[in-house]
Amino acid sequence: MEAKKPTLEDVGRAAGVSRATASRVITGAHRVSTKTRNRVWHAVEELGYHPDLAARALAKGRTEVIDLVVIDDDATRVGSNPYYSRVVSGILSVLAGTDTQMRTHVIDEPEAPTRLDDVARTVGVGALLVNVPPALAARFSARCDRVVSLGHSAPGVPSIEADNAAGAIAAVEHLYRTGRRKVVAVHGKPNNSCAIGRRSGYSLASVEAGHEPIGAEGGFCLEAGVTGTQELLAAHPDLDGIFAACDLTAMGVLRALNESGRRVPDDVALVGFDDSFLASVATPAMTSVRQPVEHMAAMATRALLTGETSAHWQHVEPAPLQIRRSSAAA
Amino acid sequence: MEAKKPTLEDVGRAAGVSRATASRVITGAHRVSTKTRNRVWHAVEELGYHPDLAARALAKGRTEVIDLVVIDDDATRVGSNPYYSRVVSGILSVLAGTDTQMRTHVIDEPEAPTRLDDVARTVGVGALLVNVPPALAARFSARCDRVVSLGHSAPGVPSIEADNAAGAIAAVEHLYRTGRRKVVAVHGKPNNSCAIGRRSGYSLASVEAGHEPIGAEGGFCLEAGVTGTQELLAAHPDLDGIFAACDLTAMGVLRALNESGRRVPDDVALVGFDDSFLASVATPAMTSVRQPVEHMAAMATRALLTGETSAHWQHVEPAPLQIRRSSAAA
DNA sequence: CTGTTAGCGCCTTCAA
DNA sequence: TTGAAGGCGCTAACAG
Repeated sequence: MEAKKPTLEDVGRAAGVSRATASRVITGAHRVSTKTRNRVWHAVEELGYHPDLAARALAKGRTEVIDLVVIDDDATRVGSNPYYSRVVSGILSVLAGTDTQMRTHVIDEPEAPTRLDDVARTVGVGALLVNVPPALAARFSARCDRVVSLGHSAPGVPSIEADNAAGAIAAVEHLYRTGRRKVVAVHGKPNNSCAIGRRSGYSLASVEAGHEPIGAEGGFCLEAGVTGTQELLAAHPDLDGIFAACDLTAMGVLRALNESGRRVPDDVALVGFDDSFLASVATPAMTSVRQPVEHMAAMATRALLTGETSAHWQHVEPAPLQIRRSSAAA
Repeated sequence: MEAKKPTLEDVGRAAGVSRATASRVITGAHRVSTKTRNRVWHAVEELGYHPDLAARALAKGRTEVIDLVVIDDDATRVGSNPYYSRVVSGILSVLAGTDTQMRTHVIDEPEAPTRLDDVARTVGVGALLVNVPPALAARFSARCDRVVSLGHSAPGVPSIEADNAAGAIAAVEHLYRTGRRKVVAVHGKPNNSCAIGRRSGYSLASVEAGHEPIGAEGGFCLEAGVTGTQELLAAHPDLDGIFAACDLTAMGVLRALNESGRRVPDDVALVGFDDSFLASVATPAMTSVRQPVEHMAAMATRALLTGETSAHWQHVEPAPLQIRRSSAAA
């Protein structure tokens, strides 16, 4: 049984042409007569030929693969983060049907510089950077064009991100418009670019609505939501709306509110950010600013595939509000 | 600048040996004198040499890569499923430090047979099957040894799974032991092997505790938890404990309980299954049977790397109970 | 439009 | 213990 895998040579022989011609047909070159083209494809079917990716990679000096690179710090802990899965999902949706594959690199924070250099050296079609700080992204970008950063990055590094500020603004406006009178925020880390955008959006919209911005320092994690909310409740017992830096933070807010005896949305309205599946799974279902992660990952992947990335490839995607029960009018 | 990447040839020249010898050193062959070995490693450092994976793959006819294969149906929707990320995390923890990489294939349910064949044909070091039904896994296994299924599979297919029945038993015992008097269950799909194990565990433990098993049909999703709970509440308003087929289901249970005005854990105790991050993020934090996903994925990966898989490679891992607030004594 | 001819970088016999 | 030499399967000039 175990017949050896057919090679281009075999295909060529079966089609009565040379290996080179067969190659041309298969790689979709144009300088081939329709007749031979048909013969070759026929032979391919016949033999069940499939190109050997390794050989091809060696010959053209580039592997048909998209590298997903994630820096895994305590905040973005892959393995407990929906964001990451959404990225994968977005990439693969584009790669489906292509014979490009996806390779994943998760890099521990401490060894990031070294490992990033390793990856940059061996990148295939291109790399998608997730949670890579601007400085490191810039370094990577210097060693390898064909890169896109998911989320804001250093200037000159191609990137795509959600419109964090606009999303936050929409959230706050929504809360005031539906009758809330004192909307506070639990922010992310002060040095996180996404968090910064959301924070400034919150402040802007608050002022715009004639209110003083009130926020607690937090982070993209459950605990931050809990403690931040506790602080805010202590200082502002009359608050009736909370904007959380992300869904995970919002889950913490939810817990703290619950423990303080406040009901959502009756006593306090809540809006998260991300619109991950956490939002729909929470009780009550959570209003959240939708970050189109899959879409952004897909766009980035497409750009990498077509090679259209450049320092100017900078995209900011809209982040529309997804309204659910947690912000229903009181 | 752009100096060409050093090759084995270069290393050999720098070390004053032949390409072949350099290769031997680098691949860790033993028939080399200590002196030359040192010289070669020195040259490697000097030149910053890194083997070309594509070339190596071509030469030895196998790519240094672990293939993660996930069938993406509505239940396991990658992109909204913590389980999947945990698998990735487990695989990569083993691969770190190796120059083996991970490739991901997500396959839509309908085209599964074809695509699985494609993957089987091009597998590198080995494949890890996730959510692949026994029949398809068997087919894959027939085309390619070097495979492990995560979760129960067809006989003869190497596999590793959590002890679903034992986990369920522990959950039920825990509930009765802590004072509950009527523990019901929201099950998974009747044809899902994990769900079957948990279901039988629940029944066994119920009978053992002197109670009649009472369960609602459900599934591994939020909605199933909601409607299942509603049915159960209608038929058994006096229930005071619920065992849910998985954490997601449990989130649905939580919602339904909330909406019915029951408090957790005061009125009803709840135990989920998986101990995914959902459990810790829920309000109240959820008691859950821990499925050691990362650990299982890591074991499978290790087995693939060492090539010790065989039809007899069958593991069942313990699934200990992780106790949190949702099942605190009333 | 098609065939010929070199490699791509590495591993692996086969001799020495 | 080491070197020489032949592929692995494919692509990419270069002729014809």
